[in-house]
Amino acid sequence: MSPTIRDVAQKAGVSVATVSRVVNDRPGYSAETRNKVLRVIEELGYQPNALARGLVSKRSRTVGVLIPNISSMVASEMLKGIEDAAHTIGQSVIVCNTDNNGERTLEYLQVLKEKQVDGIIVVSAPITPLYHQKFGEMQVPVVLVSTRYHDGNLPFVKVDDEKAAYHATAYLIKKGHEEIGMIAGSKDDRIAGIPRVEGYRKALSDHGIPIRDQYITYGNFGFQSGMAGLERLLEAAPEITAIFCASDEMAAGALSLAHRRGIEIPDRLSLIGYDDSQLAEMTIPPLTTLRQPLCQMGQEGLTMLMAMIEEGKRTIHSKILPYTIVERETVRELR
Amino acid sequence: MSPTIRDVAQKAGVSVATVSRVVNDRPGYSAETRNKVLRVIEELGYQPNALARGLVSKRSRTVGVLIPNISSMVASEMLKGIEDAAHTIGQSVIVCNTDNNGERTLEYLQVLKEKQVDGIIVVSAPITPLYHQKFGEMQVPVVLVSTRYHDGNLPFVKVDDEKAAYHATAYLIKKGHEEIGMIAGSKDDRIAGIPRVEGYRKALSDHGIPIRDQYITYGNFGFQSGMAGLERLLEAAPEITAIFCASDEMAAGALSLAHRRGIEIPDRLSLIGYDDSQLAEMTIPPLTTLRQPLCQMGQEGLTMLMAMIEEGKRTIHSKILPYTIVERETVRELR
DNA sequence: CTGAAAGCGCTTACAG
DNA sequence: CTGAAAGCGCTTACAG
Repeated sequence: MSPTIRDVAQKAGVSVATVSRVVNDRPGYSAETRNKVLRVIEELGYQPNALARGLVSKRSRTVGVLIPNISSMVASEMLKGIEDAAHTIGQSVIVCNTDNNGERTLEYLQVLKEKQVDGIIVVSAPITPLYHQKFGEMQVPVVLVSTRYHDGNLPFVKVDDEKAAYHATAYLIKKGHEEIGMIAGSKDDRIAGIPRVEGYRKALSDHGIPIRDQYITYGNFGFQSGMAGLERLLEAAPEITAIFCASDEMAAGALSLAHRRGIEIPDRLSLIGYDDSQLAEMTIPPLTTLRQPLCQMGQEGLTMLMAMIEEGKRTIHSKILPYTIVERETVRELR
Repeated sequence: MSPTIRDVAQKAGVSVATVSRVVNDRPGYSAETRNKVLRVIEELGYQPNALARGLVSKRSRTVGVLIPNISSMVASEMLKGIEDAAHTIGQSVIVCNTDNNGERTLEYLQVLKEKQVDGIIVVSAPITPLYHQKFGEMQVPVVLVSTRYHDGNLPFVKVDDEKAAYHATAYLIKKGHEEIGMIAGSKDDRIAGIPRVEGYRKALSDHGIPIRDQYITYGNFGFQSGMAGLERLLEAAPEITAIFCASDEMAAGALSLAHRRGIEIPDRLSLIGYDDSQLAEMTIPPLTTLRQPLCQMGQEGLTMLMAMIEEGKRTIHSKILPYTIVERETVRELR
């Protein structure tokens, strides 16, 4: 058996209370006592039992993160940011891959509650009223990363998708493009779907460019849907000279289809992506894209969560993070 | 405050022991009692405190996984497999992103010990004797996924890298290639570096093809190193007609460089990758590659770990999983 | 079938 | 500066 606090107390000839004090850096012992205790801890290789600690202190030093797909390139980057920030302040993270499945999410919520997590982060998943209600019942701080809740108040950190999409589209316009298509995300996605389309539309109309429905096609952010998207666009609007893709993966799909069709990028068609995931620099040619600070979003999310935990606040100010455009080689200047 | 077992006992008019029994499905109560208790649990929304449970039962129902980089495409796939298997049997997973940093790894090991994890999985990281020693001290089952320990006995699940590399190389030979280069992984990596080179060499010599040192170049499994690798190979051995890349990412890098140099793939140069990560189907052209069952490796790893935990075994048989070749479009048949 | 009691390994008033 | 004691929320013999 591993040594317990009693073992070190006995061997050091002090009470368990004293050992607890030095372990937790609370005042109440002489330098001499401290050294003696520390020495014994060292000798015995004592490590406090976090379960016991958590049981009495009501702090498990663990947070839960709900994430639709751990192996998604963009989500995993955010998870990394969360884990990194958590580690530096001594919190552990339990990952929950929800697959965007409601039932599964609810199961995880229950587990996290039972495990007494100090807080929960949910990454880029739509929040339903039911989840929101559960959060309330659980009495646990929650922060949203790369998503938000429209029907109530839940702190979030994300970029402003509409503005970002506006910016990406305006960039294309600035490069001289006017026939600009869009391969959008899911049509009913209120987080990363609709707002990006809105931004695209607004950019066009602000620059006096007519909006044509046949210039917009919808995918699901994945590679295949990017291929299919370009295929439809080529059919419906061959005059297009540039496309704004709502994710790098879809842009990569478009790139592949373009290659297959012998369409040269960026010579005959310009493409701008969204995310700046690892993929962006691996495509041929390397993808110009709108960068979200993925890792930082995760870090900030965890920081906000800790603030809520420590200050006992039920809510806190949300954070909008800045995007940038990373210029690589898929956008051509039109003259 | 959330209701405790006492609250439900009181309200149901039974003892806490009885409540505990029905919650844990242990024998020792009438159907009537059971229903009453269940009803109260429902009413109160009682959820057992896992910390308290773990403290007495010595089972936290949590495992720790050490992983060099959560956002790596190959590692995250294995993590997903682990998480998935864990979820189905009611275990939680704490992720620890080690960055392949020794100090950080040791810190995590301590945290996991304190959190009383039931077991630990380490994913694709080299195991040092120091780690091995710590594992022993911790008295916790450990299984290795996509790595192994050469200086002692630690159960692992992986594919046979040497055989896999042999197979990939032999595939190229079967397609008529004889001038075959290799972009290898890290030169001193005893897991995914050296064995794959060995397999490559053996395949050549078994087929009567001379091994030339200038046909082999080393990278670090990453995209950039794949580009650099091809660049060196082109310089040192322009006569090469095919290359075996020790990772898909390096293959993607090679693809990019080839494109930049105007070298057509597979017409002038064939390429085979290793992993079959998500990337493989996104490259241009789609990458022929040696597939590791990444997700399954994670699942099996967790299954093995649970077997060790439940049977109290300190060790268990390792598992070698089968690879396959996924034929896409980067290898040309030479005639 | 059921309950009283001990105990898991800690922290935290309280008292001195 | 230090210790005895209660208590966190459970499970598990033990006794009936």
